[in-house]
Amino acid sequence: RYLANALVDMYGKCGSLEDALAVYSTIHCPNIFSTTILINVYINHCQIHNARQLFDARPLGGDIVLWNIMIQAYYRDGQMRRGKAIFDKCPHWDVVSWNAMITAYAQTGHVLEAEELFEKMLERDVVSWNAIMQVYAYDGRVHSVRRAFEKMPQWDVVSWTAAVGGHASEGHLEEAVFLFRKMPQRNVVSWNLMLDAHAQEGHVELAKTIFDKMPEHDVVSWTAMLIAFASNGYVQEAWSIFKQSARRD
RNA sequence: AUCCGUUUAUGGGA
Repeated sequence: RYLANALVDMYGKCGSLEDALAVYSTIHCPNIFSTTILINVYINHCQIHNARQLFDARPLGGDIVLWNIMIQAYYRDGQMRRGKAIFDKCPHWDVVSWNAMITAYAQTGHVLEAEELFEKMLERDVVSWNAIMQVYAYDGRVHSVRRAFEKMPQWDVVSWTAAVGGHASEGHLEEAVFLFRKMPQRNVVSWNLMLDAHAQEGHVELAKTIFDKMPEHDVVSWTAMLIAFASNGYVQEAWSIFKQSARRD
């Protein structure tokens, strides 16, 4: 069953709802993990209705993860009111429930509500802080981003990247670079961000320098570099990036 | 010792 669960998950993530369902149906006594995974698969295939049916049929006292998933499902589908209703009906909340709700508000532009929730939280984890930084960034409030970043008790690479991004997107490139240099570790996302931040400011050559320096490239790096060249009239260079990226596969 | 599921960061497009 352990293995079957993983299979359902895998098929779901590879985009094959049918295969996921086929495997699920062979599980004789699906446990809470099986159900959770399948609900998630439905949601990722935009089948909220089916997800909801499974949710409603959940075993008694079905755990908080199921609730959290439904919150997320509704807001992603633009049904904030239903999402909030689920949140309000939760038997109890864990930090993920709060974080999910904050993010839901943030991504639908309900900045005030997001902040309120954040203030109400008793136990915040690094994700809560990262999420609220994102809220401020979305709202264009660099100083709030900065304050939150300095106030939070712990940082991970997402926190750092969000802080860099919060500065960069408001045109504070120097500060963004400063933070980027101070990062204890960087991943491809942080590099991509730096690359694009320079490109956005029209510093295409610098962007290329960053591109060359980064330890690995993904499809975002290639696309960002390509667009940077192309939209600034560097036709040759754009073409060259394109060819290189094609060859890479 | 962590170790099956849910929340947060980067580009383009639709």
